[in-house]
Amino acid sequence: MIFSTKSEYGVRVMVELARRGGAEPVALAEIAEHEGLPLAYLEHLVARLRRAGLVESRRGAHGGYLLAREPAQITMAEVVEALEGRIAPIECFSSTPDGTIHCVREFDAERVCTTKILWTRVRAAILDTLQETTLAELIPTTPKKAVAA
Amino acid sequence: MIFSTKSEYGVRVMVELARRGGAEPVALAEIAEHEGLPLAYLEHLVARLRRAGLVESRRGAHGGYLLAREPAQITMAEVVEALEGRIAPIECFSSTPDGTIHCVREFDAERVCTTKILWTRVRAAILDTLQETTLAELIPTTPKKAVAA
DNA sequence: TGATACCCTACCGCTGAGGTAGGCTTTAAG
DNA sequence: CTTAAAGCCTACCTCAGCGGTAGGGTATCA
Repeated sequence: MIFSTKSEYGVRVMVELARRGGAEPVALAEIAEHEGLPLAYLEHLVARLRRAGLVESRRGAHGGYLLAREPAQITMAEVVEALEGRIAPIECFSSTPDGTIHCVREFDAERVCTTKILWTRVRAAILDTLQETTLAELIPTTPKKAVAA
Repeated sequence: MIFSTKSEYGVRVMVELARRGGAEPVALAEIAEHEGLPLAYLEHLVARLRRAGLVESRRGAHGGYLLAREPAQITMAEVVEALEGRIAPIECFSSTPDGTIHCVREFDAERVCTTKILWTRVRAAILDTLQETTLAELIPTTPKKAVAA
């Protein structure tokens, strides 16, 4: 599997928060029950989302979580990166902050790593898709049927 | 990391085989040394490639491996799938042989899994990229410099 | 002054990745 | 016809991280 359940669960939490409108904080226990997922585990994931600035929390009674922004302003790239860490197709593939891609196995300038072409394309394809898809698109419009991809 | 070193190493082996022209079988030990990778481990990987019909083997002295097809006829989707198994973005996401995509968490028809939209897109993006890229594109054209992505 | 809910740290079993080891079989060459 | 070179096969090992649990601490509302 390419992404772990961290992404799967985390995206579900975000969708649930978006679905509730955002007027009042939603308790995580409520989401856990609704989705049939373990609360204690969700707490870890939502902590990552909070640290990434994607959700805000209200402590105490009647507390819970809220989206930090409008659903249309939250891309899946942000969500998945917050949950999984930096997105790279393979180990040897570290893209430095300035955007240049560096291959661990490129010993000298003479022998350029040709497989880099492949992984660069794959990475771009994944990242583009995640960036193009916003949380707003994943909110169930009617209770009966969701939009097809 | 999205793909394991199985893909990384396996693609490298394929590229090396393609680079040698395919006239004579290439010993795996030669590739292992050239790429600085453990031979015993590569044997496992190349076994998968062989079972998938992507390479052929010649046993005995002066034996080795050959591409089963022209580099232009081998897509990276085949290579990566042979090495990693079926490509799916997340656990709950099994596409049946007939192409329809099934979500484990879709309990009833009423509550369609909205996150499926996202994972369907991601899967398509990855698969398309892997299918569009052939082995022929990854062969270093000149010993000095490779083509940019 | 509870009850509610977020928050933090620690722990734990298991799987698969990445790799090693060793012996077997096939084949070309001398 | 022997020997060396290669592929082939099974078994095993270690370790990180995934998925999850536990338990206590802290802020907040009624």
